[in-house]
Amino acid sequence: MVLHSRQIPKETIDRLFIYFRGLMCLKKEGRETISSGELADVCHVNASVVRKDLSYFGRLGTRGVGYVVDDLVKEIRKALRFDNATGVAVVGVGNIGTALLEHSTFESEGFEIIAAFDSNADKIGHRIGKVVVEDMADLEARVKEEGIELVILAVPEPSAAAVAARLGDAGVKSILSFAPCELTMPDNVNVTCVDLSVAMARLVYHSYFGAENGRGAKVRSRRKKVDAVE
Amino acid sequence: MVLHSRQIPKETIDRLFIYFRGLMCLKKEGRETISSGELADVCHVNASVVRKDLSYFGRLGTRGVGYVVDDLVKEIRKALRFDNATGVAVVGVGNIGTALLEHSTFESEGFEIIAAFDSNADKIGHRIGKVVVEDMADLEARVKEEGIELVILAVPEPSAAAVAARLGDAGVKSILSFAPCELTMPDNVNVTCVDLSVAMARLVYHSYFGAENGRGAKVRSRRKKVDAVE
DNA sequence: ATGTGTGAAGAGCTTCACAGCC
DNA sequence: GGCTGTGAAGCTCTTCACACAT
Repeated sequence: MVLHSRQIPKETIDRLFIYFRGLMCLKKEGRETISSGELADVCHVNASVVRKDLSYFGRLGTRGVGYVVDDLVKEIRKALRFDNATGVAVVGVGNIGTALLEHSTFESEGFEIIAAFDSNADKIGHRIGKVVVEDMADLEARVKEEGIELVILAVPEPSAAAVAARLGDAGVKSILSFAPCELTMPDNVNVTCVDLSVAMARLVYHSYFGAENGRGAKVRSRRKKVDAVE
Repeated sequence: MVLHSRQIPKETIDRLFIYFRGLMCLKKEGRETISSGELADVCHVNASVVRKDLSYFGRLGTRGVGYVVDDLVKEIRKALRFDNATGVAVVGVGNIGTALLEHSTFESEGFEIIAAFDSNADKIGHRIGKVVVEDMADLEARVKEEGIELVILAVPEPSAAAVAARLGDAGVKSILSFAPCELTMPDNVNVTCVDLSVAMARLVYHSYFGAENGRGAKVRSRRKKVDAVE
């Protein structure tokens, strides 16, 4: 693998979103500027981490003063590629799907659930949260129509692989899956699995040492490269 | 911070569990031995990573042959501190809690849900999955009685902090929280939040580069140290 | 022959420390 | 004085390559 699209640490990308969330909070409280130290406190990281992370995206602050909250929010949106709120579809309206539709806090965080699908006739047509559940049969058509690129997959495990394949064909670029199984997808689709077991295993391990240690890894991404030399 | 309890990378701990899951699968299929290369394939990592990870725990394999599946499983259980299946309680039996109780795949992965709590009288006393929902009022008493150390917190955000505090007082060591908020806990309690927004933000970012990049970080742990020099 | 175990090299991320600007 | 921006040092994890055991 060559062509490092940029030299920005993966960890920085993750934290960027944490900063984003913190800033949105502060903005609501009326804060207009903030120092790296304060933002660091809010996000539970080091001040130097904040400064280094932000520096990858240019000269964003003012020495002696700090960062203008609004400007920073704008820059982070740009960096994370969600200038416009990202439209998300929830596929599978079981317990998890319903929970997401009902108490989603995504709106305040740059994501908007714009559609939901299920194959159960009892659910189709009913409104949950802000959307009306649509027929899974229309999945491909609607995904293309709305230009949906990110999907939360919350169908029962047995159907997960098949549905994922359909999503891939329909042009979806990213899938956040709750199915506890490997989804083999073409290279142009990114899959991330919500993996509670890994998170729990780590908690158990660390509670033995009394110390909080983990950097916060709990999602499991599909890795392509397997012992390749290249 | 001094006193590194051991010199085992945090990432190794995470992968150890992935190996564990892969091995349980292979075991079911009747495999008795496996090479680092095969295990690496199953778990989507490099063969050298597997060998290095396992080497932290001693001379586990046989040169020229590979690893004995059963032995490896035993060793990993020991390393991860779950020789005995870890008992877990689900607190909050809403949509998410219900989903966990119903289709939990945890049993096959070393975790067992042994109790569930809710404050809703309509739910108390009803059986979901393998447990009967108990009254939240009995939380502390039951946690102590069963010696529960790991809890999945799935109550609505407004009550999350209060419930977390109660759990901490009751002696729970680790909390996996679905509440999208900071839980300020004493140092002896580990908290990890399931944070879908971070995972989605990363997916969006990476789908712009076409490449799958993330190592798989999706959970957000509380960090204690904040710009401390020490 | 085959596949593990491991020191050493390499890559990536974090921390430090301070120059530079307000 | 206060706070950012950033090279350099430090640290941690990964990759490499090969000795060694079976």
